[in-house]
Amino acid sequence: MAVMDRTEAKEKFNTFLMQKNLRITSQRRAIVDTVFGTDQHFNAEQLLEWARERDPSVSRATVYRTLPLLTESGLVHEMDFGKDYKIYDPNYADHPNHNHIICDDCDKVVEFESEQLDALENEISQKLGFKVNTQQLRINASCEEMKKLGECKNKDH
Amino acid sequence: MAVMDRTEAKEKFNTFLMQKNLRITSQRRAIVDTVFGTDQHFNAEQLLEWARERDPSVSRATVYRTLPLLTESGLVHEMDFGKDYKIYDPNYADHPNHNHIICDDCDKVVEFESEQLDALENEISQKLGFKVNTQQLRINASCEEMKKLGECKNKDH
DNA sequence: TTGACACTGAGAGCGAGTCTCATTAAATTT
DNA sequence: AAATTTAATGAGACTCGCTCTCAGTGTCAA
Repeated sequence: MAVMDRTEAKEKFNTFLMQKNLRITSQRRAIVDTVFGTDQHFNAEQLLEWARERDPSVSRATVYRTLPLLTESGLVHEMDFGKDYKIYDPNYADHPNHNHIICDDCDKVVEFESEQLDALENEISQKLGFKVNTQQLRINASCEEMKKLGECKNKDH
Repeated sequence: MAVMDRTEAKEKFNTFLMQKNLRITSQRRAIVDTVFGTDQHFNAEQLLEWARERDPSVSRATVYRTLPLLTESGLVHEMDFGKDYKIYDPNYADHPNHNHIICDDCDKVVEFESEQLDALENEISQKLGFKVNTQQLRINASCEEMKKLGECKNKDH
């Protein structure tokens, strides 16, 4: 899976900040380094914790202020699945249209993409008189059964 | 669109309560009458307001306590789209698998069903080693463009 | 009718996220 | 390098949806 170079992502973000006349502060650097130093999904509180390991002066407010900038820049994707499920995805620039399966057994989040699915969504929306802006498919599923059968294909489970 | 008889839904809910050794109180009656007296989606706060029109003694706590019973009974569906978008659907018993298009222009929520979509989701999940429990597709779309072209097929827009 | 106990409302509490404000520090100008 | 401008900061008050607590109430089975 080709992943955008982390340095490249950071540079893009710095460019984004400059274009908007915003400043590159040490706290923002700590946050951005954290975000592009992981492949994993995270939520705001986790990001705060991780960023504080790099720079203990990072405050909750700054994390919450920086997150919208990261999503606005298009480098990070926010997924708001409701209670306990607002998570951020640092791999967005590479995979803008992915969907999520959340495992009810082990809470893991697995991503997938499907052109077929995208096409179908577009087709249905058009028929109903809409033009798709964004879409968000969440599947709650269980891998337990597959595990029992020794058929679970997700190594991480 | 065939809709389950409201009286039938209420009876089913009463049966559900009895099976769980729960009581049919006047406040619950007001809430349930409200829920099955509308076709529309609603959120907790709206339900509180509407139910109080029938019985002003209904409290916020009771609404929040009754809502999980309604969803647990399978008669109402909860959709948690995150901030400002936790809504309940009283038509669930009739259409368990429907998806939602939220219009970015006019905030309307339009439902649709698609066997093709369900099949595709099942197929993909299975390939990834999961068995689908529930799914939730939300499409944010815009009808503005269609409206401009006089092509919007949604009378309500 | 009574007794057991589920249910109630009021309001305190909780947690995620936002806002305020006095202070600090980038970036630009000199 | 100092001065200037103004964005950004942390601390903590605040908001909002929702949950919990608790003493009193109402349902329903016996």
